[in-house]
Amino acid sequence: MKKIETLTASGSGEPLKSRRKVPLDLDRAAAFEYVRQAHQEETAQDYVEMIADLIAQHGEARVVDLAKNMGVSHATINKTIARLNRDGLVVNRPYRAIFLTPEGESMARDCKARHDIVFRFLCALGVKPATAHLDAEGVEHHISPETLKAFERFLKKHKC
Amino acid sequence: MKKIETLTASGSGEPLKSRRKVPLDLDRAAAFEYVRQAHQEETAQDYVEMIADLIAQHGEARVVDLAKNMGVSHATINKTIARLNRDGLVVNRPYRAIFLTPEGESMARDCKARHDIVFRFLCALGVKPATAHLDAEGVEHHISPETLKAFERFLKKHKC
DNA sequence: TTAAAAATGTAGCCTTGGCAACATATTTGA
DNA sequence: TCAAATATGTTGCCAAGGCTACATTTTTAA
Ligand SMILES: [Mn+2]
Ligand SMILES: [Mn+2]
Ligand SMILES: [Mn+2]
Ligand SMILES: [Mn+2]
Repeated sequence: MKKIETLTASGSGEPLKSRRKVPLDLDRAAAFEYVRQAHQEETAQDYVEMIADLIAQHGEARVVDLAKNMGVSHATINKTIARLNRDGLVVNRPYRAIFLTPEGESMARDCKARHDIVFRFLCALGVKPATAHLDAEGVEHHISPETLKAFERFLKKHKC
Repeated sequence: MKKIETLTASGSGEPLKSRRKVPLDLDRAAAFEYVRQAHQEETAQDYVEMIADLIAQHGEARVVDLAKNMGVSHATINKTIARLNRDGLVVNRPYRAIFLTPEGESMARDCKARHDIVFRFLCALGVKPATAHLDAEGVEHHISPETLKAFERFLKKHKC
């Protein structure tokens, strides 16, 4: 007998292709999880780096300067600082400047070192400093220790 | 006369340092805005690339396969696909597979080309393929056209 | 044919990180 | 000294992207 096409929510759709055993690309999923993890850590890293920089420049990091330098509103800065405080990276009191905990300082040092390597690597590769500056701010968070070493090797060979 | 320290919300804090004219680092803010923009476009790029890949492999992209390959739940896939649909990158119907619009296909091509260059560049630099695979998935979104050209130059010189 | 399995849809919840608007505190300068 | 300017705090809103739990549809296989 001829089967009448069922009219359901899907309407008159072509049937899905039979799948049987489709190979699961577990590697790919792992890469995306790795990127998501990097993005979770990114804000903290950029902030502690910036706070360390402002302290080096002015002796303290203030909300208004963070807002200007990060390009966001002061409300966003306040919310982020609260998270950094919660996570033990900064200390701050109302209407006072923000400072780093030892853990925050350590993270800032590591991040600045990595950031500098990435920036100088891009420059050594022939990228204009202004472009290298833009790209490094994002790339730095996705560079594994192994790749960072490769960048350093390249810098040693191509030191001007 | 000696001024008694006011007891306000801030408690007894050291006064903030006088700031006068602090130089505004406008460049730095621009870099962070640039990164935020890249992150806004990232999900769409990764998804259309993956959808194109699944279509090339199986003739269609299904929710369950996207979930496995992106490493997220099928609920997340559904929500994201709704956004891609809203933005004109995919077409889909309930309980049916997902396909790319011409715009989605174009984006997928561009992203795959860029992804491949980044991956091969890292490998050429001496990074192990497994690590290059992980790093490329994040780095690709933070590479400007100028830096991409620098990567290609390097690849031409170091083709094995 | 049909029950079970698999896939898909949907609702509600969460965190992050944006914003504007308004409230309060501090600093500055006349 | 004190009013104005500046800085900070807070509230409430939003979108993106995660999740679980449960509902529904489709596909598979007995
Ligand atoms: Mn950064
Ligand atoms: Mn990123
Ligand atoms: Mn990616
Ligand atoms: Mn990719």
